[in-house]
Amino acid sequence: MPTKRSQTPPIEPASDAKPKAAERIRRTARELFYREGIRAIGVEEIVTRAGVTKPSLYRSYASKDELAAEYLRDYEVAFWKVFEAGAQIHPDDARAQLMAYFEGLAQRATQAGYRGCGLTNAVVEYPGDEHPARKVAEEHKQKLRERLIELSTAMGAQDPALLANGLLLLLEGTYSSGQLFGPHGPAESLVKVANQLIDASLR
Amino acid sequence: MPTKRSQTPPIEPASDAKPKAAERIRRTARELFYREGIRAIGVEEIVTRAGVTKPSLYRSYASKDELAAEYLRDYEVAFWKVFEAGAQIHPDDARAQLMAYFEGLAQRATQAGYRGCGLTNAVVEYPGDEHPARKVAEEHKQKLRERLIELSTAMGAQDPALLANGLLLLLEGTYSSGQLFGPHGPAESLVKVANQLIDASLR
DNA sequence: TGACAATGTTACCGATCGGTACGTACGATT
DNA sequence: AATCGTACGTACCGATCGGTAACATTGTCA
Repeated sequence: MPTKRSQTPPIEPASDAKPKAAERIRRTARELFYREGIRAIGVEEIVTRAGVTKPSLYRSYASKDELAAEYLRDYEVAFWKVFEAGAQIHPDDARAQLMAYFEGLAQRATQAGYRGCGLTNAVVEYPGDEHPARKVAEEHKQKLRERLIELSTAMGAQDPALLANGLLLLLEGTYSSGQLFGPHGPAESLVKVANQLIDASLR
Repeated sequence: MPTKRSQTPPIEPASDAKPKAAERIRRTARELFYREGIRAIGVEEIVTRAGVTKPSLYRSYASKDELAAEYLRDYEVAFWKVFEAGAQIHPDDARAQLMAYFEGLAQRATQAGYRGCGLTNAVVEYPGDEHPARKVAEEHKQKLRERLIELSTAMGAQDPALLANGLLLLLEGTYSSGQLFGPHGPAESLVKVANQLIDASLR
């Protein structure tokens, strides 16, 4: 549905500046979807908590499924920001960059109430591949895998694809384990284990 | 072949022998809950597919939540059967026993349509800790962790708890990755990576 | 000021959710 | 024959699901 626009562009460089209600819905949905799960949260609760009403939601988002997909797109943006944050501090050290993310993740994943990766969770909630949210998640994980291969190559791994696979298993395992076990779950050991694996991969 | 059906079952210990309808419900629920997720399946669909009616379900199970918990208890029994199957073939080799499970898992997790671990999925579906299904899952994961520590000790790991944590991360990562990636996901590398990790843990 | 489009609100839709009151078919006991 | 316990089905409940039609309000321009 293309909407007419470009009539009020003086401030806000982003041409499609979201109206207030849509943005509140977006933020509320993001928090509730992540914390409680997508299926567990009805649109009624979203709009109530956002202080708006349902038609406001459906004017900005075609359906709940699309809102969920949008939530995951936002989630992905936030993910990459955190993931690549280490590149600023360690510009030429792929290993240090990766471990910076791992250290932060290990801390988060051993906090009470940790809910894992929103993208992974969405795939668990929607097994059929027809759901728009699932596509966002699957494409993201492919990108993540490719990025890990890049980093593994930069680290000098003998078999970068193999190391990337191993790191990915540890990552996803941390997301799950963080939810399954309490504050003293196996995610505590993520950094040590990852270092062992990287050492072994370098020979 | 007798013309008339025989009378009350002489075998089957009296205590609480399940009637026919309850067992069909149980099996149907197990398949649907695992394949589609618990929240995605309504009781109506379960009883329809099982060829029974709702009151039959509620006579044997207090609620859908309880049926879900029962499904996970069955799932756990099946899990341990597979997990400990390697002990028959390799009675005195903890490493070989564990790797036998890992090899089978890696194969399953790289099949199209793989759905991961039913227990882990249930925790993702029910973040709040009040749900009976979640308790079953959490207790199971604790047992699994303890078992992995036992096996790590038997393998002669320098730090058995650390190795167990690493193996658990790989396991959970395989469950997730099997769903996230297709047939050529990182679960393909599970065996190699696990071997690297075990080697490193033995020093 | 007046016109217009964008946004917000009230009230409602059919479908489905988990769950249940109540009647019935049937074999065993007396 | 009368009765009882068991197992099952018919028909329905209120609540909630995702989604929408119709109307009121607002801000921004001419």
